[in-house]
Amino acid sequence: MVIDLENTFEKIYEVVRRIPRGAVATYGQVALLAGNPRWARVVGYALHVNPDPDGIPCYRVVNRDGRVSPAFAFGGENRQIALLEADGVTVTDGCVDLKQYQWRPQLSD
DNA sequence: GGGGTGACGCGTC
DNA sequence: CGACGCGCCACCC
Repeated sequence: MVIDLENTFEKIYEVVRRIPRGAVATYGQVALLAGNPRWARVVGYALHVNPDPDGIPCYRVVNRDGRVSPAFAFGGENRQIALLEADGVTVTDGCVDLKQYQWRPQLSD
């Protein structure tokens, strides 16, 4: 499976895939890393169709407030929270401390 | 070809 | 500090 970076979604997926374990990124962050700061909405849409949930940890992506996506609760948002905690990310009331867990490509990767 | 929607972000009231 | 509206881009009908 070749990744077509020419496709908008593929760029987003590639960025999300880069998110290391124990770190989280915001939609805006992913959009920015994908090369377009205005794709925040598109990022959400892209993760919504998430074709490869096994390779694309959409649960590591949170909104600007560090709040987990409420719509992610297709069976309980704690599903995402559980995955985050499994990564070593502490989630408080559905919120993560971005100051502490926000992904830093420059320093971590 | 046109219109509506959305797992967002930011400014303003 | 909370609620509301606008913008932005891609996808579906």
